[in-house]
Amino acid sequence: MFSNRYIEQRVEKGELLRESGRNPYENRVARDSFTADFLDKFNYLKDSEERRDESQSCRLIGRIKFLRLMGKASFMRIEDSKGSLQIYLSRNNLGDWFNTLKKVVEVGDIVEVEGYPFVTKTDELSLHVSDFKVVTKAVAPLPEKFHGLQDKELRYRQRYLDMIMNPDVKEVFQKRSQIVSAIRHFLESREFLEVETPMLHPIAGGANARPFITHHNALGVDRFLRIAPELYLKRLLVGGFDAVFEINRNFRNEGMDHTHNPEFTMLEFYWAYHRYEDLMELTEEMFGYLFETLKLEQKLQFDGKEIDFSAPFQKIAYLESLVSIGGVSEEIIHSRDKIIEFLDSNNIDFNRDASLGYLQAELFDNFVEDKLINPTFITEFPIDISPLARRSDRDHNIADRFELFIAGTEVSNGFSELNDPIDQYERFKKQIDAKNSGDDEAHEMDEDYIRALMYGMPPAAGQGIGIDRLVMLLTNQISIRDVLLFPAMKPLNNEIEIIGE
RNA sequence: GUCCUGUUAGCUCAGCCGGUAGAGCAUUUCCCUUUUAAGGAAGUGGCCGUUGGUUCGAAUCCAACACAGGACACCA
Repeated sequence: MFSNRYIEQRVEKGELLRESGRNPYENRVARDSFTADFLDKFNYLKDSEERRDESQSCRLIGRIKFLRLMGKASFMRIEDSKGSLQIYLSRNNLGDWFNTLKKVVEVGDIVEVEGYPFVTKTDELSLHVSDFKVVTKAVAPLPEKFHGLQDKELRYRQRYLDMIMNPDVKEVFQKRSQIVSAIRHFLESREFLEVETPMLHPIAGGANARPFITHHNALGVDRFLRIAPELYLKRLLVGGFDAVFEINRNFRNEGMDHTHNPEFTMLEFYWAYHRYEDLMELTEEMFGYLFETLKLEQKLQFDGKEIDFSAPFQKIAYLESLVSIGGVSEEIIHSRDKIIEFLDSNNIDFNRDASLGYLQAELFDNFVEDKLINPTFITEFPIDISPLARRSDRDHNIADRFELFIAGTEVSNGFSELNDPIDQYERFKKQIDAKNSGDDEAHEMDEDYIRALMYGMPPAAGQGIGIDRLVMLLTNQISIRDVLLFPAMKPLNNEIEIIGE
């Protein structure tokens, strides 16, 4: 672990520090300024005659990013959470300690410095150091100072190093935090109650997906990591909460790519005595609030496309979108045989035994979805691809459901909830038939959920929003890994060996 | 799951017409009191992703595997 020669050298320098009576892992620190504030506060010195103010004294802490040692003087650049600052050290001020620190201080170390502001010959506002202390000795060398850390794999596996070398990445995660916070405030202001429901489920329900399986030793039973919180949140409506939401992780045991991570963050919210139309309105308001809070332009660039987030968002019925956006002929979309013929003529793979609704979904996925760039609500979903949604009163073959598409991907899914326990029971049974005929993502029967519905769930609407994808959209990141601090990675060789032992 | 590209020093990258392993930064020693990727002088540093094959000889050619990035397929 410490056998690399660069690391050995640096460990030795830490020892030298210790021998000189200084702790390389100092615990007592005092900071009264941040770099950015220092630069703001003393910027006027650039225009002053003196170009310095020795009556001032500031104490800062930062990590050394650049180091220029000369015979009797030295420049360093230290970086803290708010920015970076050049500091100047000379032997005049520091005496013997200057000679020692030249030997033991390196790029990467965290140091505490005290001094006064001055402007250098090349017009850079800097700190003239009178006191210098190593706070934390870094024994691993940092990557090269000019090119930095480029290797995407290392950046994801060692995100801490990525953050040190590429401070810009921190902005995405700060924005992510602001987005989640704004959503929370928005929902709370509408009297939604934030709740936390189980992650370990006896039955993995609420979505169609393969779950992770784990084992509970004390109970001697297997548990599933949740694929969705939906069924628990709706039990809370039965119990009497009128509006609940949860922002947390879901886990799906499926492939990974630039839009999928095995654990991802979902917002789900459920609203009693409201319909899916109300959700669409609420969604527009939520986006409006988000853009206002984050001070975003209404038109955002994403993946080279311009997206206009101005409300109201466009609304198009599912079947209508197949024709008007997908360009599929009206005569085709209502007939299983004609859709099959059409899909075949376009060389698309699909399940030939699928129902009409599933075949229409094939048309949608292949011809419509990626054309939906500006925020668009697709409504009136086929009932057979909506096992948890309420049937429309107008047409029993469609669901009171919508999905919101932005930039060619689904960002949100919402619907009026099915609260007829007998209808729900029958739909679970259909899913079980699908499961038995090979669909390993089909829904399981959840009898306790049916029991809850039997006590009466108020009419309600519920919605989910994928937070990672939303953050991608709002920060113009094309890969989900760039909005996850620690994206899932395959194990390296030596990790496999450790697990195998 | 499929296809394409990549993997060489701590980092960023050359080398790929097979013939002793290269550069810049970093690091080590020395010089240097206003530098801006500081400068000058001299060094150290490599299982060329792993395993096998072809060859007198492989970083280089071939195969398999591992990991990564990208594209496609499925999902959110």
